[in-house]
Amino acid sequence: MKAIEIDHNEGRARSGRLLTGHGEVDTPVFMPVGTQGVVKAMSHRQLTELGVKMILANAYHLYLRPGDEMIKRMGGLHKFAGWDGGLLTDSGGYQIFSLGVLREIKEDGVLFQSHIDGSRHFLTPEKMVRVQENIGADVAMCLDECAPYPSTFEYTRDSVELTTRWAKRCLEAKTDGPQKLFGIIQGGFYPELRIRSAHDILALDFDGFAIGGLSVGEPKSLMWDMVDTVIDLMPADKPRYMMGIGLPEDLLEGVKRGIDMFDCIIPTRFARNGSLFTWDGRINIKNARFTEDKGPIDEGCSCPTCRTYSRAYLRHLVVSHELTSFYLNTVHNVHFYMELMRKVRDAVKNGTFGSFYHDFKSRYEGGESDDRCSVCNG
RNA sequence: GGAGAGGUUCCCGAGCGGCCAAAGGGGGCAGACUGUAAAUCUGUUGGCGAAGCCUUCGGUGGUUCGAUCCCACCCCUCUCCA
Repeated sequence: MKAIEIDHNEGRARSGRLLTGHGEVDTPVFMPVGTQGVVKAMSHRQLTELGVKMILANAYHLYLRPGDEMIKRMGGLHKFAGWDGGLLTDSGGYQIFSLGVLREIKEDGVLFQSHIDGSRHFLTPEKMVRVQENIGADVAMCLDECAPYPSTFEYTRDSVELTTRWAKRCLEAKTDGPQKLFGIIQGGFYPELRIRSAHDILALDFDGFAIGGLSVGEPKSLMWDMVDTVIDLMPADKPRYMMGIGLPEDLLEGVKRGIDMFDCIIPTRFARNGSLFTWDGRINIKNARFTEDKGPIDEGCSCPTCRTYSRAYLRHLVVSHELTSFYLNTVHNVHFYMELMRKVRDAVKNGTFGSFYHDFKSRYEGGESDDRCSVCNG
């Protein structure tokens, strides 16, 4: 069964529908990250009301706690968590990167030391496919190695080859079922290796393909060079997923290049850390200049937070370490991302993505976001 | 009235002759965050400046080459006893 239907194209940009076991998801889509089976500070109901159709969870984290077998006995993560929407799980490949000191990469898999209790676990491609099947994700990801930046050519080459061998094993380990499995193109920041990885991974019969190993500390221009290097090699009739990206401007850049799916911790973590998105740029609600700002985070925003609360009050909640600030700020940032993607999809459908892209960027990057302050305080 | 303890940079609190513009918290200010070990992390927090200089550890005197640190007196807190 196909994983995506593409309805419109504008240049490389495209819009359509991702077909999951839990409904169709309009693309390009942004998936908020819910590592532990929950988008931090959110309820599923709130997510749904904000228009979130698909979230990402993490197989490595859920395997450690509460355990994938336990989740399976509870009827799968959808039932266990009460989430009815799309669910994609990352395999733990990113944790190979982010939990570097606690692991050892071998041919067969990765030896991990739990960050929770120090216990040792050997994670293989086959095992992580099984874990994701137990979790019941609509889309599972292959176990891959996300190499750090910078890495030598030799290291990256070996890493790419390992990722390819693992990808084959993942495919073989997959059982029949509705779950879709995506392969991941790696290759660090060597175009030659990106092309080789694309060639090898795209030759395998995955339901969709991801570009991984990006935004690991490299200059932004290098990241887009890598996307440009492989994007035209990717089949048009399968989903293209840019893993772990990104900032609002990154989403536009990705869509422009033909990406269908994104995920990132940015809207949620930034919200918890006081960074809030507006159409005129990002603000840090902790800044002193918002102390008596009676306006909403963003004048044009229709989210529940902006409809009710002032910047001054939201700042007070953050400064006072009130838990509700996590919720209110996350609602706003997730809403911003959902609105952004909705506008992006509409623009692609209408053939106006090009102008939307420029209008957004000039306002978002050029606008002085606290113009409003003088009005509020004046 | 008697006996103790103490007054340190925005706050709490170390320091007890030079390495002290003064540890460590807190608070303040700013920044970071890209398949979440993140309710996290980093920088900064007397003044002017490049080195450096100036003002600062309750007050006033003193000892000393040199005092936040030692001595004398004074002011103010707190505890206990009358």
